Amino acid sequence: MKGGLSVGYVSRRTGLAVSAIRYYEEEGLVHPGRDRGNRRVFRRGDIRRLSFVMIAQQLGFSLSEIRAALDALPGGRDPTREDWARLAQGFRASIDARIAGLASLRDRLDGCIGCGCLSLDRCALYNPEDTAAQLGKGPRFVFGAAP
Amino acid sequence: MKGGLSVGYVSRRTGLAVSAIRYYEEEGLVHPGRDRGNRRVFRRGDIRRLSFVMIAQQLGFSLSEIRAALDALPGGRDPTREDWARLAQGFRASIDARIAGLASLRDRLDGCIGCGCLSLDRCALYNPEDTAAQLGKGPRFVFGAAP
DNA sequence: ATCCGACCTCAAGTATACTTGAGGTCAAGT
DNA sequence: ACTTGACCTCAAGTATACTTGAGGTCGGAT
Repeated sequence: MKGGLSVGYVSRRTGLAVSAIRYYEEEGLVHPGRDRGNRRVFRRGDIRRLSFVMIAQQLGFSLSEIRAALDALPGGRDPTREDWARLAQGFRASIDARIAGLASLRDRLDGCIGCGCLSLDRCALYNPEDTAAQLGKGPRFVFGAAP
Repeated sequence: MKGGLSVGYVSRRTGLAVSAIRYYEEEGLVHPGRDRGNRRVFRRGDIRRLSFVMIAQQLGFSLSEIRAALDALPGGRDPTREDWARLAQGFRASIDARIAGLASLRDRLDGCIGCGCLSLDRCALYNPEDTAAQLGKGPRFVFGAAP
């Protein structure tokens, strides 16, 4: 392929299955062009884009969260370092929030060693609703204020 | 209920839907008893157990990973603080690995601001060898040996 | 005694993130 | 010209993590 990269090549470079790459296109995570024979044509930057998808996903982000982050990158051309910098800035809050949540869980678990988990009404792990019930649905207190 | 907690009570305390709690039992994450009328009977410690499930899940751990962590807790009685301490110790490596992965992604993205992302063979996002080692999963030769 | 609400099971449905398979096209090498 | 391999679409299947619905049981209060 002269002007761009084939789906097979991108698959080999990223380790992603061809079917996965096609699925990511359907989900709006990559936007390859097409050649005269209707075959997908990727840019070099798409490999980095897909690498980012893989890493972020491995770290627990959903495809829609990742798509939201990738919206900082331009669609019509390979991203510059400024484009990636913008993505980094936008995504950084999500990453930091997740790190904080994990650190909080770790500390809570560590705290359980000494906190006397037998006192049920005090234990942070036991009492999520007091701190967090108002923050919305799902397990919430990890992301909110620390008790 | 005299000897224990009903599924409805546990649902209200945790914020989990009754159907979700039943599903978690099916998946081996909780092990309630039954009363004479075949109704589920939970222990007080099960609320903490389910809170842990909710938090860990929100942070990107799968139910099977969480089940593996929960295996450190005893099945036949309410866990003591030593039991939770054992879980904490076993799970801490997973948490730390995930934190490290997130921090690494964040730093890579930050690095992109100055790294000159246009040089593909230098970009950290394009070449995330060492991130992958920690994450361990997946086919991913981007993550493993250099492309 | 009867009624209601909370519980039960089991089957099927939903969303996410893909893979697999059938059936067909296209371009490059022999 | 012909064959091969890489590509295409579209439908259906899989695993995870649940929810929803139908139909039924049980126990405490009236």
